[in-house]
Amino acid sequence: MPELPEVEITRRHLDAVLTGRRMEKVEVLHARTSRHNTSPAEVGERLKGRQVVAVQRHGKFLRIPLDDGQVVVAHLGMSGRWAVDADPEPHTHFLAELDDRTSVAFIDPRTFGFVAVYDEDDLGRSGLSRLGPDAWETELDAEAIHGSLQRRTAPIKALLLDQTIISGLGNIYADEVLFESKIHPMSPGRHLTIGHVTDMVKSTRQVLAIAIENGGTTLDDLAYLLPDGRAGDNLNRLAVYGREGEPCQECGVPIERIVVRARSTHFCPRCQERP
DNA sequence: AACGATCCCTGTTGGC
DNA sequence: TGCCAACAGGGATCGT
Repeated sequence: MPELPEVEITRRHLDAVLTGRRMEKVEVLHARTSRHNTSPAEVGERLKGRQVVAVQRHGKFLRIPLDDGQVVVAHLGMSGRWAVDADPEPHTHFLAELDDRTSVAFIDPRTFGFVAVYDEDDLGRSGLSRLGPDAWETELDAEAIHGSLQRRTAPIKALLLDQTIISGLGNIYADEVLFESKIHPMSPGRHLTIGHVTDMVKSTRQVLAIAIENGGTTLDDLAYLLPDGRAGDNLNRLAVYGREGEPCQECGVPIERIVVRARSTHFCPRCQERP
């Protein structure tokens, strides 16, 4: 499922295709896709004729400022992907034709994703305003994160998925980060030392860098694809996610799977210290 | 304030 | 073999 690396790769492709281009025609084809603040027809109206200034990313959100001050905010949800000049296919919920005859489509079978448009001074109503520091663009401040975990009793796995603390990690990379930093997913946030958090910050950097280098993670059952249609190649680089019962690459003990906050969680019971 | 549960949705999987 | 319930999960929302 798309997390920060997949969204960053998508951003780079969209930036190359969209920035500087004018949208000649925009269609929103599914009611939920624009559900945040506007009807499908209104999104089409508001975007028609607008020029794209940039394609930015914060956490798993895409932020696309336009020449008239409006901002497109988009999220891939769990099954969303963008495709450039693709043949028509099912679940295409957003379609833009550009002034250079390129077409850009948003395809999202499970409709957890969206493409919304906000006025500049209204962005506070978008999910963007609630996000903590980006796990990739900013150099994460271990002391600050340690501080924000001081009063938290929830398991660190759940806290890593909380986008207001750090933004960009999802279920796959949160497990990978905790494995790399040898922290048990059930550890209460306030039990982590500054040393733990420093390791976690380093591991985050490393896990995300490898994932981006490898074009992101494409799971068998969820066809995340790059905007050029290729599959990501990071699946075999994952140390724990989806590897229940397989030997840990560090110590050989079988990887375990538990459920934390209704999310499957994979870890090595020997390498990752119990809380 | 923080935590955990629930809901949204559909392609795929697994059990009978 | 075929059917159908269970499962997957990011983020918003709600009750405690």
